[in-house]
Amino acid sequence: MSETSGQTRSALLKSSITLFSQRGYADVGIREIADAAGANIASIKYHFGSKKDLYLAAVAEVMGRNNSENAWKDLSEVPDDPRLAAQELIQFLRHSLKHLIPPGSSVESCSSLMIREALHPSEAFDSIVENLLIPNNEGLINLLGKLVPDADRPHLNNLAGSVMGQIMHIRIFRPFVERLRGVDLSNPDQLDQMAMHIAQFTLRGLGLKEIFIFEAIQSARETEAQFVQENKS
Amino acid sequence: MSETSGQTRSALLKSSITLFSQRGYADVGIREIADAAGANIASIKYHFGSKKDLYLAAVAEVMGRNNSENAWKDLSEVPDDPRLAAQELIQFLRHSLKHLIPPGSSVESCSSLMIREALHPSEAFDSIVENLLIPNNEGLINLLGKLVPDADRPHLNNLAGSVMGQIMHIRIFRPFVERLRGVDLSNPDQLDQMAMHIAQFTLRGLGLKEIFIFEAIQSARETEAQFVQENKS
DNA sequence: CTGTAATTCAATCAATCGATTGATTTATAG
DNA sequence: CTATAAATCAATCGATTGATTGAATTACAG
Repeated sequence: MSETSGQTRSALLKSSITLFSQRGYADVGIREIADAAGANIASIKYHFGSKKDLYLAAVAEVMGRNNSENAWKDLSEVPDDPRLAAQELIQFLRHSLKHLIPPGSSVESCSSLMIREALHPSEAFDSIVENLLIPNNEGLINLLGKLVPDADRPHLNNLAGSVMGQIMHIRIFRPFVERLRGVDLSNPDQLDQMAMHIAQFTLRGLGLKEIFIFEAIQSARETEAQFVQENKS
Repeated sequence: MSETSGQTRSALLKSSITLFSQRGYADVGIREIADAAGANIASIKYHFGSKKDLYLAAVAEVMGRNNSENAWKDLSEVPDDPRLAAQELIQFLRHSLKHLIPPGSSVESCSSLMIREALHPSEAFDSIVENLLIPNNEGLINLLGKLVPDADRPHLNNLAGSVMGQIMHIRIFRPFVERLRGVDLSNPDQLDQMAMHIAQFTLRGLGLKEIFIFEAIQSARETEAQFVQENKS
């Protein structure tokens, strides 16, 4: 039976996710991974077969189900009402940035591994597209379609790109953004402020009425206020 | 005298820029670089000292002056007239995407090296910030200030982030975007179409009047038509 | 031409890489 | 307990890494 605790296996996955995402495949040795996991070098071959197979398993782990509740908000079901859809968009933006707070978070690992695959695609490329990008892109298009009902598919794709670009820019270039603007992205308030800017910019970019945008943001701020208040109690 | 042709040195720089940007520092060996340059391994030590020093020299080369006329449009001087400033913004967007056409282009190298430094900063981080990011960010803020005169500095920084995010998203995630949307980013027409989408989205995001945006894009299309016509002759 | 500095070359260095072995320890079933 | 399988371990494999040597070659001034 292979029904043991699997401590070593999961520890190797965890340490490899952290190291691979931070420094890339080639820069991380299997001894370093094993040490960080408190395991023996040979355990990598035993549990995964090879360094490459460990990397593929790590990517699959990060891009898997865990992620839809972590790095990206699920947008498969979105209300038809534009007002509610706008709230959903704002929450999506907040959600996408909020998980940046702890350094070395799951979001950071996910984003970093994605970028590294975009820079130099490996065998993991397809699995990222299938399991993460397509579902999220479809969800975002579904959401944007509620806000811009007369937009066709190519235009919705462009709009989704503009939204994702603003998010990923902050996720990826965090060190540059912090240096360039003198902001602290580990500060929840500054992070939320940035999310609300993207919300306003995006709702305007979609071509929505100013009154609609004003009310949406106003409503979102109240929701955040409630959320903060609830967490304080 | 050190006033020789310097063929080997520049060949090493060129090959290392390509290889480092495509596959990262750790994944590229000095033998591979020397072979691609048609040089001996020891020539790296002779001309640069070490592999790391070669990398630093390569980054400095890419981020240098060459770049302001290549990867990024110079925005240090922008007309005050909003109409002209809008044209400048559209040309900036076009310029930022147009150089993506040839695979392995200078823009691709510049973007890739930037991202790798954002993912895992090295000694080259500061030089990128000083020589490339700060000047470009200042230029973009200068330009956006003409279009949104009442915006304060932090807001302009946020707006610049939204613009840069949309550009970098396409630059970085090119393989993902092509797969996800079924587009071909080596096609100049599709690339310009994408630039014009970002232009419209951005001008709307800035909160400008629809008539102003319509005229700006209309005018830009005519400019592009003239440009194409001139190149055909 | 000769002499000197600049440059390139093949060969080799110790260190580290991923992978693998066989022995050992641990867990589980009968 | 014993027996069998699962898991971990220290030790080592050949290959490759970046770095370095000293000889050979080239370029150029006098």
